[in-house]
Amino acid sequence: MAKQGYHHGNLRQALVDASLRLIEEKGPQGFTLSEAAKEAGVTPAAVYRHFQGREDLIAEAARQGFEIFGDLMEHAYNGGKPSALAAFEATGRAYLSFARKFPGHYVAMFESGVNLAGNPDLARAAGRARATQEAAAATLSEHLPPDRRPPAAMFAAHVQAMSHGIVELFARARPGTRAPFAPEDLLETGIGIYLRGLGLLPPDR
Amino acid sequence: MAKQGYHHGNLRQALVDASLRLIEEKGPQGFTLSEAAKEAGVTPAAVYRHFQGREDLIAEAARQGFEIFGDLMEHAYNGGKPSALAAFEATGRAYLSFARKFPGHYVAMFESGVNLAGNPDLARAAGRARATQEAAAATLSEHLPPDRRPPAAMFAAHVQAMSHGIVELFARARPGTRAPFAPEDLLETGIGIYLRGLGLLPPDR
DNA sequence: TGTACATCAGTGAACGCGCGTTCACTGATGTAC
DNA sequence: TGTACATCAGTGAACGCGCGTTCACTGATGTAC
Repeated sequence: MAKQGYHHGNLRQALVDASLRLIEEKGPQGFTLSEAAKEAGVTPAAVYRHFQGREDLIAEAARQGFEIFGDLMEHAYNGGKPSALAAFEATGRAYLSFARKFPGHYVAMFESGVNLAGNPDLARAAGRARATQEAAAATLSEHLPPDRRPPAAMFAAHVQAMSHGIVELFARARPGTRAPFAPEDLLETGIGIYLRGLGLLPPDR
Repeated sequence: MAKQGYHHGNLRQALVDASLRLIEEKGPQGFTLSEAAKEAGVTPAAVYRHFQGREDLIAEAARQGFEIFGDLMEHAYNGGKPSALAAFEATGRAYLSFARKFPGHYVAMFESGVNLAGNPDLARAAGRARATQEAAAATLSEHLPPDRRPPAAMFAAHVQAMSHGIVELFARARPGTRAPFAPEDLLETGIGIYLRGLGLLPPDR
C-alpha cells in the first residue's frame, strides 16, 4: 500500500475514483457528492476540503479522463508511423478501447454536460485530445489529391461521430436492447467502408 | 381551443407535453414529475390519475417520440421510391431532422435509459422505426453484388451510429464547445463518402 | 529525547429544499328519472 | 325542465428521504525549541 499520509492519505484521488465508479453505475445525473464521500469513507463535508463542490468534482473526473484519452490517442497516432493509414485506424480503435476500459471517465467527459469553458485545465486536456485526432486525419488526408480532399477537421468529425454513436448505441448494455454486432466489428467495418469512399483504400477487398 | 372537457380537459397529454419540454431543457435525469405537474397547472398527486409514476411518464414521452419518428422514417423511405438510393438518403436526413425538431422526444428515446422491455407499446413503436431503417438499408444493398454485400443490419447500424454521433456531438449547444460544421452538412458528406465506399455512388463526384 | 504549540483534514450537526408517493377528501361534471 | 344521485379528476396535507452546502469544532499530525 502506498504512503498512507495525513489522516486519510489521498482523499482527493479517492473521491475522484469513487465518483468515477458512481458515474459509470448511475449516470452523470444520478451521481451524488454525498454518495461519493460515503464510498470514500468520509463525511460529505470533507469533500469541500478538496473541491469547490459537486460540479468541480465531476470536472476533475472528466479532466483526468481527457488526459488518459489524450495519452492513448497520441500513443495510437504515434506520429503517423508506420503509415498514415495505420496510425489513423489505430486512433479509431483507441477511441473505442478507451470507452470500454474507462466508462466512468467517458461518461464524465461526453455525457455529463460538464462546462469546458469554466475550467482551463479541463479545456486544455480536451483540446490536446482533439488535436491528436485531427492530426491523424490531416496526415492521412495528405494522401488524397488536393482537389478532392475534404477538410481534415470534417474527416475527423465523421470518424468521431461514428465512434461515439457506436459507443452510445451499441457498446452499452441497455435493458430491452440487443446488440446485433460487436461494437469493435461495427467500427472496423464502418471506418473501412468510409476510407474506401475517400479513395484511401482500394475499392475492392 | 379544442374541447376543454372534464376539469382540465386533456391533462394526460398536457403532462406529456410538459415533460417533453422539461426533458429537453434539463436532461432526462434532471426531469421531475413534480415540475411537470406544476407546468401543467396541477398538483403532483394528479399525475397518478394518468400514469403509474415518473418512469411511466417518461416511457409515454418516449413512445410518442418513436411513433413520430417511425412515421417520419416511413414517409422518408416511401417504399423505396423514387430510387433505393434516394429513399435511403432521405431516411438519413429525416433522422437528423427529427432530432432537431423533437429534441425532447429524442432525449427521452435515446438518452433517458428508459426500459423498452418493460413496456410493450414502447417496444412496438421502437421496433417499427428500426424496421423501416433496416428496410431502407436492405433495399439499397440489393444494388450491390451479392459477394460484397454487407448485412443490411450492419449497414443500417453504421448510418444510425453516425447520425446519432453527429446529433450528440455537434447538434447540441454545449457550453465551451464550438461546432466546426453544420450537422446537416456533416451527415450529408459523411453518408456520401460511406456510400461511395460501398460502391453505391460513383467513385468521383 | 521531551514538551508546547500550530496546523488543518475531517467531523457531526444543522439548514432549507424538493423529490416521489399515499391518502382521505371535495366538488365539478354527467346521468337517470 | 328540474332534482337527486353517482362518478371520478384533481386537491391538499402529510410522509420519509437524500440532497448540497455551511459552520464551529476536534483531534491527529508535524514542527520548533
